[in-house]
Amino acid sequence: MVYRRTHQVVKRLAARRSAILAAARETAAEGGMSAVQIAPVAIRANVAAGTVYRYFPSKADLISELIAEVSRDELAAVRRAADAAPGPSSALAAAVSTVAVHILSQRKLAWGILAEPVDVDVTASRIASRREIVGEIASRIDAAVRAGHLPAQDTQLAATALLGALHEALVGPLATENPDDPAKLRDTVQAVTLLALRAVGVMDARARGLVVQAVLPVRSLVGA
Amino acid sequence: MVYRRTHQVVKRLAARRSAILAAARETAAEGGMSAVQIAPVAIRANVAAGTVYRYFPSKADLISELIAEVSRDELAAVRRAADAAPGPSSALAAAVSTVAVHILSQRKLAWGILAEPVDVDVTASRIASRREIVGEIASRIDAAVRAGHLPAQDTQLAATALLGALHEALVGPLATENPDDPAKLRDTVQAVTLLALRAVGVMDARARGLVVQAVLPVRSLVGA
DNA sequence: TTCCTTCGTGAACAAGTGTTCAGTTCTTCC
DNA sequence: GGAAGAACTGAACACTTGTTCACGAAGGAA
Repeated sequence: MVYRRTHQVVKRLAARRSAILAAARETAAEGGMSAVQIAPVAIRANVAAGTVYRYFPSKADLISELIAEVSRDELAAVRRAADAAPGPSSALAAAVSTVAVHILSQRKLAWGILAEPVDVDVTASRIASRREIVGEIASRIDAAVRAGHLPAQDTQLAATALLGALHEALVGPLATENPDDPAKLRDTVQAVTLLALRAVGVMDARARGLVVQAVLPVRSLVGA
Repeated sequence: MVYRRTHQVVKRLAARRSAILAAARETAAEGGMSAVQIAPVAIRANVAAGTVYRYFPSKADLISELIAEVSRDELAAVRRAADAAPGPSSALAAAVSTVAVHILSQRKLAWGILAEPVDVDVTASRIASRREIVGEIASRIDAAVRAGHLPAQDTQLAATALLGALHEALVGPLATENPDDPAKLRDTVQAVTLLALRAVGVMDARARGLVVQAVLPVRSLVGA
């Protein structure tokens, strides 16, 4: 009479759900959000189109969850990098350069998550995604301000501007095409980090020092 | 036998073309790019849907031209403001604050031109649009660098980052909702201009002075 | 084994919009 | 005034994709 999911089934269902999300993520990383259509994602996940709807009510939900997932990873990476820094200014530098590195190493995904046209409405999760990262950066700026390293300012606005600057400079249509050269990548990350630090009021000389320190630990990531 | 367009007809045709473009622009300003659909635009321009196709080969062409037009106006305004400034640093400040004011006073249009999802491919004209504004800002940064007011840097990258910062901070989904208060608007323009100037290396104290000067002449525009 | 429930399938459906085109109206020229 | 060409109309078409659903397969209880 009563049908209960056995442990094995529960596991299989969870695995399938993850597979669909993973397929969506891979698809987005390769072809941007526009490539994330139900049919291709289903094929990639080895299920039928209809099956996707057993796990996600709609495409919007699927993409929203994808955005949330990527955002979570991103936030964790930024926190990790910033927390490992010796002081508030270094933490800010680390946070910014981490974002920069991540954007650069997964351009299409980043563009898709943040700004690429999608046919369904994912505004809410995009806003949430931004809010998380912006909030994190804002609190790092705040800490630096409180430590007396930066002038008082609207940290929320500043963090938003920083994110926009990183984004446009690194994945925007005007960003240099595919600089595969690791050294070139590092230079770019350093350049935008320097701009960001100066923007919030770090003096030029000090900013240069912070940038070099901040970029060192993430160098390896650039290759990834 | 030979049918030749009389002067009057030529004029009428040109007027109609302009009317369609104007209708598209108004529609975009009110409802964003997503609202720019053939049928509504045609109605607004007092023509039939089919007529639009006598003037523009496709929706993509219509929107591309719209983007180009707005971009032209924007560039002219920036040039005017910058050229009227007394020195290279003031010119840069004027250029940046002009862009900021324009974005703020026509948010939906700005968002639509630069970044809003569109169902047709307008990447090319968007890139061109960005390139114009970025180029202008980059040359102003260049001038300031040459004058010894700023440290040497990748001016193209810096200008791109500045545009992204302005954009995200002013029209991005996280931008404060409709600050109708003119004083608030002015403060926001000043804040982002300050961030931008510092980002390229203007010292904090000097930047604050430049910002105040630059925002004065455009105050009236904020109300518009 | 048998019956019931859940899961999976994929072809068909639905809906929104850009685009076309046969017919109509207007303009030019003899 | 009338013939010929251009411009205009708007309803029908086309095409893309997200979504549904009737049917079959698989899993769990008895």
